[in-house]
Amino acid sequence: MGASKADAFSVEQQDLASLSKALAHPARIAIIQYLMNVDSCICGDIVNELPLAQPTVSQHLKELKLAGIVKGNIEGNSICYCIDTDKIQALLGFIQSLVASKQANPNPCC
Amino acid sequence: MGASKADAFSVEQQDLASLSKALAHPARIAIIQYLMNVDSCICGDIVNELPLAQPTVSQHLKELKLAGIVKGNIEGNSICYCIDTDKIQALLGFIQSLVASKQANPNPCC
DNA sequence: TTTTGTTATTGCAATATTACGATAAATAAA
DNA sequence: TTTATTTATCGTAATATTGCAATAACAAAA
Repeated sequence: MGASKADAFSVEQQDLASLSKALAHPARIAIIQYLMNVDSCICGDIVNELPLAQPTVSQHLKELKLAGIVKGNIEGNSICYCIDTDKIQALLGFIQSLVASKQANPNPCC
Repeated sequence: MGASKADAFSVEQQDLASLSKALAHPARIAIIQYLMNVDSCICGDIVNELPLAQPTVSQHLKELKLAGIVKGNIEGNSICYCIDTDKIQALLGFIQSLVASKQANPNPCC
């Protein structure tokens, strides 16, 4: 045995975990930061920005797309990627409430 | 080949990815939510709350502790766990700036 | 000390992720 | 059509994560 008891948890918990997993690699953080910097959608220059081969970058982009953090549009024979903030709002809300709950109720022992 | 080109990225990118990875499992989300709900530190009732065996929960707690999202204090012969918000602020800031950058600069193509 | 209760660690099997060469798919340009 | 150019997919090797039984470690109670 040893994998995937994820179904034993709520959909919300699984969704938050999936969103976090999409951010859980430095390459994917780097892609997001790049898209934030150029603040207009840029295509496969992402490949040139990262110290990774093209198939690897494509795979990371696929994961970000699947998680709903990034969107892609066909533009001529290249593809224009940009940030999508719809899904990530849930994770933002979770972390905000985490920080807020701690400030409202500082624990007695820690 | 096939693993760990993480060193090729900045420390900031690695830190954000590590924090995200700590949240990237429904069991760890559930642990955090439980600690938020009881808003005072609770020990190993976490094990009773989760559909996982005690060693598995202990391992998840270890990861959360290592990431700095959870703190543990010895209390008699049990251990009192509670949320720590110091480290997670970086991730909160990142996601906030991500959402903000998009609102400030809606991309032309997506 | 012995026993009990609580948490951590070890060892290992099942599975998932990461990375990339090779190659496919698809559009643009010649 | 042929040739570039650009991105996605396949196949596979290396490594990491997940889960738990067994067991260790350690403090409290008897």
